[in-house]
Amino acid sequence: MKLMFENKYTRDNLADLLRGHAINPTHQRIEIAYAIFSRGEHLSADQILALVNDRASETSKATVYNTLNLFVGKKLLREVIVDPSKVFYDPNTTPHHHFYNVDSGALTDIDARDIRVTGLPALPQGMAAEGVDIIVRIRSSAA
Amino acid sequence: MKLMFENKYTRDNLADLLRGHAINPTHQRIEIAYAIFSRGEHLSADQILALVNDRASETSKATVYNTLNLFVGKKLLREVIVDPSKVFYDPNTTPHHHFYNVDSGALTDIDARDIRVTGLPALPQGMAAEGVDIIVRIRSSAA
DNA sequence: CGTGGAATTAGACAGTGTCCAGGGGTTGGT
DNA sequence: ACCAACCCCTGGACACTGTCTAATTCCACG
Repeated sequence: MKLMFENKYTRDNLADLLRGHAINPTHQRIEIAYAIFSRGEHLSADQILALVNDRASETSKATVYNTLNLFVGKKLLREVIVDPSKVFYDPNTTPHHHFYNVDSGALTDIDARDIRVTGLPALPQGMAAEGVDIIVRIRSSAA
Repeated sequence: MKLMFENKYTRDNLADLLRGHAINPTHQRIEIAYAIFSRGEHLSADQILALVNDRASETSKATVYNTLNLFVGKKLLREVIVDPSKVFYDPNTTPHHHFYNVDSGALTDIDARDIRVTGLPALPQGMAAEGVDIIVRIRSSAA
């Protein structure tokens, strides 16, 4: 089911997207947004750094980290914490969960629409839930 | 509801516990096991390192990391991955989930007995589930 | 055009975890 | 008693992720 308009993530569209989230759209930020949104995959900071600097642009490590944290704060991206050594950034901000392939590190979405969790205890006094993450760790069943 | 026998985790008992999991009980391993089992809390590697070296014993960082990984492999401990910067080790290996206080970093158990998750899709071909982790991220509701 | 605040940069830095080469200690064989 | 093989432990170097800082560059606005 291909998109009718191939170039959903043009630089212009991305600039609008950033503005819509109260983010000043600079060159670097647009490049970073392009890197992750055009793929729609879960990427780590260093993967994004590599992608952005692949052609030439030359964006510094600090900017990539700053920008990703900015995007997370502005709800443009979500952090996914499944790997002890690095954070993944998820361009899908709709409610969903993840399969995590322990062997390959591959991360796959699980739509949250049909999921129901029952039996959760009440939250501790004075606490509010920020979110519920469900991670199904999987591995090749070929023992 | 205090334990009737105060000293559940004597060095002797711990040595037996380790042997029961096919682990050669050395001094260092027993000290490390004592540190985490006697507290029953979720601790990070550096907290355990500090605890073990508090009195004197002098256990090296490498040994603490090696031992914790060994214990995880032997199902004596479980890794809990909720904080992007460090792994927590959980002496409770029964099925359960976690509240994670985003502000304080505090980790609290949720018994899995009453929890039901429905609507999970089938696993990808040839994959077996290793486990399902549910993390409820909470924060003080005082905005 | 200038000017000021925001954004970016290179590199130093901090923390977590792994690796490696060397040294002990224990066990079993002779 | 000796030796050898083996496992374990150690300190330190190392790799990696992520943050910080001070200096520079960019850009929008007057």
